[in-house]
Amino acid sequence: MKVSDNLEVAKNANLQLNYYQKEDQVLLAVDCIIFGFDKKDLKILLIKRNFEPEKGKWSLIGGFLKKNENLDQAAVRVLKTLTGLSDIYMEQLYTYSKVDRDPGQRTISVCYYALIDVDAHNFDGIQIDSASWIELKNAPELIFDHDEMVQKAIARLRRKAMTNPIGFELLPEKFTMRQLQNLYESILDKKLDKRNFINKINSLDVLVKLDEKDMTVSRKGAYLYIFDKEKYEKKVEEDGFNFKI
Amino acid sequence: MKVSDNLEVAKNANLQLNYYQKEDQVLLAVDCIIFGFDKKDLKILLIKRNFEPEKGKWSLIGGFLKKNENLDQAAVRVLKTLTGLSDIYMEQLYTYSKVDRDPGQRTISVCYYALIDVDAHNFDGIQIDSASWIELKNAPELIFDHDEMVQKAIARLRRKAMTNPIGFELLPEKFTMRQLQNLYESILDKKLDKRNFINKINSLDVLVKLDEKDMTVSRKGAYLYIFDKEKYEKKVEEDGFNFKI
DNA sequence: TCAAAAGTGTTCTGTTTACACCCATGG
DNA sequence: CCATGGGTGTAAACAGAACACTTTTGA
Repeated sequence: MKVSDNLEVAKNANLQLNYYQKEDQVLLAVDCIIFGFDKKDLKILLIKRNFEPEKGKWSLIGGFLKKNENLDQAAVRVLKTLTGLSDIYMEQLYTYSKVDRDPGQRTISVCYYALIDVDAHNFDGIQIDSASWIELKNAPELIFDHDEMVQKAIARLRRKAMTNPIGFELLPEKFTMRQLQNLYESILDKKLDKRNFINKINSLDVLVKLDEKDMTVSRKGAYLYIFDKEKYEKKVEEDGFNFKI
Repeated sequence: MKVSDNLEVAKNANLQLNYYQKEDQVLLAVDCIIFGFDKKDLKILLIKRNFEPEKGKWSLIGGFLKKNENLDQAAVRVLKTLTGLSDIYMEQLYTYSKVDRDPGQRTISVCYYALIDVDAHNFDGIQIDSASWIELKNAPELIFDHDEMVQKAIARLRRKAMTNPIGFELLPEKFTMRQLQNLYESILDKKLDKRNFINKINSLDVLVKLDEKDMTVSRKGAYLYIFDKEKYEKKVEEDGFNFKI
């Protein structure tokens, strides 16, 4: 690697602070895939456009990054503004940048996904009409590259839920083993063996079985469990424990 | 979810194409973590700033997104411009957006990582001085949030190399089992058992053993192998094969 | 009394780990 | 002839998959 003085000058210029002024600026959007789990089905929150163009088409919720906030904050703000929800699990997914992805203007979209316990949150205060929870299996075609985003989010959720206890974000605080299994069956889109699943979960040793039953589904009733986050974190910290379903 | 007419109006405005004009625009940088494997060591390509501010500090290579290209193209262009390399495995990693991450100007950075076979590429034509391959273990502190980027890239490389045949991107076309094992030991930063490793690799059945030996390391010589990409892709396609080390 | 969901263990199979010696060759 | 790295197999432990019956209780 040889020193080349003229290239050196160019490179220096490229890294001078005021050089940035000459560069193109772009709009940065934030789009959110909001997953919810409702008893048996994995759903996503979509809005229906009732104006042109793309009138009648479905879309993810989104907004634009502001100068004084970072992307995580923008994603939280978008979610809060449009649904009233806060304190929700969110994770950055991927950044989409096809030149013509948005016909209106060159827009780059940083995509996030969120996990919500549908039951635990009061959607009376929802800030947006024409928003609906749609079963993932029945999801309509979405505008722009939003379908691609959803596909990637599903893949990420699948992988992540198998190796991290993020699934509990989609469940009520207290849940039955059957609900947990239903959740994983929805996420993975396949049936699991009841006994193997329960044995597996119990072997992880991060749930607390309560002296309380959910009587709403069966006559016998099913014991409720809670996820013991402290215990989980302690195990990770102390023993390098790996959550793995 | 109730219809609320005034909110409806606000939302419509938010989605009108010309509304975008009112939104803040930002600079989008692309930074690249370039991994190379050199016989036994995993390295990254860094440049040393020899001007203020942060003079003498090390940095990733980077550039800015232009209006007429997408991020993948920008990453390829940055790599090509600064190193002369093309046709390199690259993957988008994460987007960094702390408000003050770059003291010069509000800049969002979309981070990519690249995998290079150091030997196979001629670095005489490298377009940048003060660039060096640095062993990962000895890597210096980097500017801005570049250390965080590198940490995330390593984690991604580890995970991905265990479940996808991307490791071969870091090796010459023909390689010995020992080289492959050295590579994985570098990536995972731990020793592996020789027999178990070879048995595992052979059970995957995606390598072709050549009638050719590498005589440069031992007196006996070691057989060379190549990765059979077509066979791998066929197995994935037809049998849902999972590469898993 | 029966329908519907809850709860519970064992066997089998495949995968992962641990482990040690001979081979080929150039110097 | 010996130092150096190359090449090979088996047994034990563990994890994952397959599989069916009994319990509870409200209607």
